[in-house]
Amino acid sequence: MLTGFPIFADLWQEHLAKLEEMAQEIFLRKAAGLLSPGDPTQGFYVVREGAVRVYRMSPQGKEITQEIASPGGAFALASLYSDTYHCFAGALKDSRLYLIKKKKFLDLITTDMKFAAEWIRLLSLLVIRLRSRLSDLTLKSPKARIASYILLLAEMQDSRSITLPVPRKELATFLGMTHETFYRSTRELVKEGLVRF
Amino acid sequence: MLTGFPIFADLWQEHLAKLEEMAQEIFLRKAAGLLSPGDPTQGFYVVREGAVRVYRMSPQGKEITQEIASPGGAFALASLYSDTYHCFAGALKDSRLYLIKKKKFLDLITTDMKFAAEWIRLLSLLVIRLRSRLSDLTLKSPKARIASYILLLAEMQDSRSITLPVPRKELATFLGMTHETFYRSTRELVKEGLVRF
DNA sequence: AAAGGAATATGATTTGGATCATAAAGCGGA
DNA sequence: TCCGCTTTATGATCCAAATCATATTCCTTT
Repeated sequence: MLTGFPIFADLWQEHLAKLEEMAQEIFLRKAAGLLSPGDPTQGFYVVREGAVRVYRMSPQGKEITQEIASPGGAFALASLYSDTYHCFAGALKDSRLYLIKKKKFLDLITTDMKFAAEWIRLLSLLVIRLRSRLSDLTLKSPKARIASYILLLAEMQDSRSITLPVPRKELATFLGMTHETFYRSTRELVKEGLVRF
Repeated sequence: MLTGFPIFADLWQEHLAKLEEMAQEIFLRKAAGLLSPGDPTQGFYVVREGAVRVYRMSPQGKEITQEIASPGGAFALASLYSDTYHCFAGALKDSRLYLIKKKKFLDLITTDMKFAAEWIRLLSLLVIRLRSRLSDLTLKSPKARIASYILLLAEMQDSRSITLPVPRKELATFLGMTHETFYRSTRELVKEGLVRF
């Protein structure tokens, strides 16, 4: 369902060190832009502090949030095989990032067997998540999408009480609906006694 | 936008041989089922002849086609890191497939450097395609989705006249709409003189 | 060649969610 | 602390696409 939340954090504790060696540190102020579609790709990013939102925009200005990367999360993973970025990315808070340079990283995966295997695993899981998001989007109602998203978060933070990683408004576009619909649907869930805020 | 059409065909000509060695051949009659959600994963599949449709279904019976694999195409790629399949899969025509067994394949990618690198590339491109499909789904109108899908097909078959890989009805659910909407929208495209059948 | 079923095609009706509008509540900065 | 912007919150209206209903055409099978 979601991309780039704490999930990555678990995956590569042991590989992070290697990445850090080849990383370039980047600081962003809150609300600063980082990427725009068409920019030539330099590599992918890992969030160390703060939060970054990756999103696309239609010509009419409608947005969809592709992912929200919190500390430990990565984004623009697939940029390694594309000449330009396809999305916008901007900081939601003051943030510290690592930029993992394309060339160096490609060297790493063609050199370090174990790392390559881990990377394959990571991409495979990403594909699975994208696929379910895709089907949720057409198969489930907005309300159901919110519900299962909350359940997922609860599972990931393994607790019955969760902390939303971003303002509700952004979540709406991540789940493919307007913020009005999001507020309304959550209210219904509250009415039904399924959640509380 | 699309998954599992001839795209794969280009990618691994040279690796196909290796895969064939570890493949188990499977024959399917038209309309025969192959996978259901919950089935334990055995590995992923490559289509040699025929065509296979991979789809999900909501409890209410609404369907979304995840991919349509033609000869040279593969599906259930990410199954390697999941215990069970998440989708249905069934043959659209009499088909001949290879099943690439999970374990053997994992051995291969942890042994053959070049292959691992190629596999990473392949998964990365898949991620990119899934991402654009995701944003198209919420950002574009049904008509626009059809239009850009046709353009994509034309590009892939590099010709101004294309052959639809499946009955129109199936395409509709791939593009996230009902078949009625699909017929209506294509008619408009025809009226506007943009396409012909 | 006839029959039966699936795909194609369109019209009529309904509806869920988008859009538009407005306001209260929160919150950061001066 | 006060001001102004952003987020949260809801009501009213609208509309595109889903749903429902029927034909017609095209295969496939016997």
